[in-house]
Amino acid sequence: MFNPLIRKLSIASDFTESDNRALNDVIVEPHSVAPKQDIIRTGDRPENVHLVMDGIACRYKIMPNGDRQIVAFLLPGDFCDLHVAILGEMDHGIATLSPCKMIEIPRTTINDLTENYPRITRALWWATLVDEAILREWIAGIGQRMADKRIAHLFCELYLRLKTVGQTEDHSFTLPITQQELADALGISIVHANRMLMDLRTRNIMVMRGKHVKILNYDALKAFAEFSPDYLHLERRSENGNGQRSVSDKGR
Amino acid sequence: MFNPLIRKLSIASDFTESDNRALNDVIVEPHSVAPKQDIIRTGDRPENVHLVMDGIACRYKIMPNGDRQIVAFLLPGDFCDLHVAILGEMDHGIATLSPCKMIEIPRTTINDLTENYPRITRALWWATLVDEAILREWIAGIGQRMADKRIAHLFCELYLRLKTVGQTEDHSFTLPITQQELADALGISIVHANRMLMDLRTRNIMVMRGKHVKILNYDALKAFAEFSPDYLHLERRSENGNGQRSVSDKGR
DNA sequence: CGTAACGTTGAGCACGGTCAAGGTCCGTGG
DNA sequence: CCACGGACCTTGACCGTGCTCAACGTTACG
Repeated sequence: MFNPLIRKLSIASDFTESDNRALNDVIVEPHSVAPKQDIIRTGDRPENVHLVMDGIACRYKIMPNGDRQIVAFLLPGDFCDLHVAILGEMDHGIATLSPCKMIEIPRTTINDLTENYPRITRALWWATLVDEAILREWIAGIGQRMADKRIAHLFCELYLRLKTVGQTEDHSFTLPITQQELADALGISIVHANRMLMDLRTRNIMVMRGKHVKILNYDALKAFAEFSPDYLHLERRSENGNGQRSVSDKGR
Repeated sequence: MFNPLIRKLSIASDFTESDNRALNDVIVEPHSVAPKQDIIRTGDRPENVHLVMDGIACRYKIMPNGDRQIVAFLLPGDFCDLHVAILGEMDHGIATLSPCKMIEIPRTTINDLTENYPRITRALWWATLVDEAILREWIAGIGQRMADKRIAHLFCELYLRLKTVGQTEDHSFTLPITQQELADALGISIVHANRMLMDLRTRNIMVMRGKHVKILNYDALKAFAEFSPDYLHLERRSENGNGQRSVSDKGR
């Protein structure tokens, strides 16, 4: 079976055959979840670890007035709650946006992996750190970017993230979310989200129609969003802390 | 020597004498850093782990137009870069805001701790997960809250975080940051930050004058900010997934 | 083929940004 | 000791991004 998890984690570690076998053993038959279903709610103490295999889910917080802020999109290969056992209660909820295929992994399996497979452990670490880096970038985006650039930036991010798990074709991909959900992720109103999407469409930069996203001019989108993919850490890091930097590169 | 690190981590684990000794050994004589100095810059690959012992630092991102977004405040007991070695390059910078006392811990020491002290390892895990939870709450705040409530919410958070490391007196604390830095953290302009602070002052809720913050009416501040401290995970979690929740508490 | 969810568009307005000026505080040097 | 300068705080006026309300169009699905 095709495995977005292995595909994603391979960025962080060179897996051995034994690693791959261990990871494949984790991937049992996924179960389907309907769209817009809660997987985990605020205050829960989940027993198993949830892994998205197909579809799109999100982390979200509900504000006292009922408004929702989506704080992360969970794509195939993403864990929903790898480490929450340490924290205790969930401080946010997780819900599907589209129909999803999910796998529940017993915590004991995770413990086994982290005790016996150092390369996998390192890759899991890497994944959680990338999640954190994405959170920081979202803060910067919501705090500083205008709404139109915020949208453009998010689509650059989603494009690259989907591409690493093989869910893109050319510069098109399926994104089964509504404009309301997009707005909730970006901290803007649905009306404004719609207008800014129309704008990007009119300027022949990208089109989001229904569930299908087509980036018409990726360079223009990147330039407009002032997008730099560094924070996604998709480049294989060099092993010993002195990679691409030239010695003379003191400034910066 | 008083140790904000131990004080903070004790929330997550019951340390043994041996744990405490190991942690105390880490705390060598800190060195002083002047305010507004970069500790780590974007693109760096830090060798040692940096720990704040006194003063306030921040994580920040610089946008292409020069605007700055502060994505985290680093208080005494907070690590700056516990795990970046796994990621490779820093995707953000870290700088002092006030004069700080910092400790640099060799990565080998961290490795030793995580290999030989399971309770410390768990506590370090807990600390990084709390950092992540704070990032999520900031996204929700910047995305959904009005500027005045955003300020109030941040002060509730800082109050509690400083309290856990013994840096508060009654409802007062020292916060050596400027209004510009506050604005950069909240994603608002300095002018607006100033006006909203005046507002909170006028309403006898809290006062920030220079480096001193005094919460005049904590209940009013909490209510106004709609602040719930859950995301800070300051309560000792119960050991086996079924703590305070009553069995009949199905909803929610 | 009807209905509900989703998308689109317009009008008016408010939160908060920008620009600009003046005030206060504090450290430094004459 | 006082003068100066720089960093920080405060306030006013104006304006723009983006919100709210409201209506209408479109798509999907039972």
